[in-house]
Amino acid sequence: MPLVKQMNVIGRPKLRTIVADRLKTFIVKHNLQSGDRLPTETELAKKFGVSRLSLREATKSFEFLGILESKPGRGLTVGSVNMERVTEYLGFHPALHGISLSELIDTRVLIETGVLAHVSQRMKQNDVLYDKLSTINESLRQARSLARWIELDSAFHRELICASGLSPLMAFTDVLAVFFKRFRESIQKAEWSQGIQSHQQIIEFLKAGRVVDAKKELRFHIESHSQRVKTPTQYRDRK
Amino acid sequence: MPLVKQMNVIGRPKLRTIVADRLKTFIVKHNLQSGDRLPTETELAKKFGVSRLSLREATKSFEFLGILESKPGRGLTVGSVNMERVTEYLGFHPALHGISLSELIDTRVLIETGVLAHVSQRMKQNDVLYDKLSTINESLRQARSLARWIELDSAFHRELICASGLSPLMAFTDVLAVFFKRFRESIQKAEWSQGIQSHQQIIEFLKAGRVVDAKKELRFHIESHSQRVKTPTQYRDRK
DNA sequence: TAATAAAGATTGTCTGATAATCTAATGAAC
DNA sequence: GTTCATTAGATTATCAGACAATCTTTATTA
Repeated sequence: MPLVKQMNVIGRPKLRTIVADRLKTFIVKHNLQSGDRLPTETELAKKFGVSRLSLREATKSFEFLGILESKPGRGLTVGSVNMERVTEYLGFHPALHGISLSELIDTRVLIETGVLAHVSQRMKQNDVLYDKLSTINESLRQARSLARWIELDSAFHRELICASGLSPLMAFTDVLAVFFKRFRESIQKAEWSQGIQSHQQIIEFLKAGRVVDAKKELRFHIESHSQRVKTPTQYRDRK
Repeated sequence: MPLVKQMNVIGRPKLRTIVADRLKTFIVKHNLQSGDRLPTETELAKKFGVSRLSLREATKSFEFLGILESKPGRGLTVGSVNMERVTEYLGFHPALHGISLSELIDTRVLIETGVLAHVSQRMKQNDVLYDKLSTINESLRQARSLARWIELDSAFHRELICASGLSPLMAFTDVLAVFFKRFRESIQKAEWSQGIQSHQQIIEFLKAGRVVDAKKELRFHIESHSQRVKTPTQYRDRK
C-alpha cells in the first residue's frame, strides 16, 4: 500500500514560477538597469534554494523576453526588452488567428489615422520625418519583386507610426504587422502604383497640415486592401 | 598548447533558439489549436535531435508566455496566451519605465477616442453595451476604498474598448493599464465624483449618437488625470 | 608598451536518476 | 450494469554531476 500521498493537493506552484518572481524582485530591489550584471547561476540557485536547473528555467524565460541576457564566460546581465521577439512568438499563436480581417483593418485604420495629427504636428518642427517617409516611398517605386514591395510598404506604415513619437504604439503595430503580411501577399502588381500614389498624397497632406484630408486618404488606402482579398485566408486545412 | 579553437567565431545560435523555432513551426504545420496535445518531451527531443533539457528550455519559455501548458502525467498542450503574465513581467522592466506620462496619455486618448465611433455604432444595435457600462459606473458611485475605485475605473475603460468589438485593442490596452495603475493611485477622493460624471456623460452621448461630443468629454476626462500628477513618479531612487 | 598566450570563471549542453502528478485501466461493491 | 475506489502506467518536475564552449582577466614574451 502506498504511503499517504504527499498532500500538495491543488496547484502547488512550480518552482520556476517562484524563482521567476524572486528574480523579478531581485532586479527591482537592487534597482538594476540594462547592462548591469547579476550573480552567477550557481550563486542565485543557492540563494533561492533551488537547483541550477530550476533557476535556469526561469532565467531562460526571461532571456526569451529579452529581460535578461546570458553569455558563457560573462554571466547574466539585464537586457533590453525585445518586443519583436515577443510579438513574433505571440503572433503565430492560434488563439490570435481567429480575428477577422475586417476587425484587423478597423483596428489599423483607427491607429494609423489617429496618429496623423501627431505626425503632422511634429513634421512642422522636423523636416527629417518627411524626408524619411519620402525616401521609403521613392524606393517603393523601384521595387521589382513582391517581397521587396511588401517589405517597403510595411516600412512606410511603420515609419508613419514612429513619426508620431508614440512609442507604445510601435510595439503594438508590430504585432498587427504579422497578420497583415499574409494579406499583402495577395496584392497585384498593377495595384502597386496606386498604393505609392496614396502614400505620396498622404505625406504631402501632412506636410501642409491638412490632417483631415490625410486621414481620408489613408482610410481609403488601407480599406482598399480588403476589397482585393476575396476570401479570408484559411489556416485550418485539416481536421 | 591548446588545440585549434573550435571555430564557431561569431554567435552560433543557442540550441534553445533553434528548438523554439522548430516548435513554432511544428505547431503551425500541424495546425494545433488551444487544448491540443503535443508529443512528449522525450519524443520531441528525439525528433529535434537535442537532449530533453535543451528542449525544456524552449518549452518553458513558451509556457511562460502561455503558448504552451505542461502538467505532470498529462504532457504538453497548446495554451491560450496569457497577456497578463506577459505584461506583468515586461512591465517591471527598466527599459519600459522610460516612457513619459504624456506619451502614455496621448496613446490612451488616441485609442479610446478612436474607439467611440465603433461603440456608438454597436450601441444602436445592442442595448446590453450601454447597460454594462452604466452598471459599472453605478458601482463606482458606491466604491469606498481607493483600491475598489481603481479597479472599477479600469473596468469601465476596459469595457469601453471591449464594446467596440475590436479585440486586438483589448490585449494592447491591458498592457497600457499596467502603467496607468500607478498614476491612478495618486488620485484624490474629491475627484471621484467628477470622474463618474464624465463617465455618465460619455455613455449618454454615445447612446445619442453624438460621437464628437463623447470624444471631447473623454479626452478631457483622461487628460485631467495628468494635470493632477505633479511630478512623474521616479523609480530610480538610488544610484 | 603592446601583442600573445595561458588560466580562470561562467554559461551551454549532456546523461541519468528519482519524485510528483495526472490519466486510464482495473476491479469491487451495490 | 453502474459507480466508485484503487492500482498501474505515462509524463513532467526536479535534482546532481560532469564536461564542453566561450568570454574575461592575468601572465608572459617580444
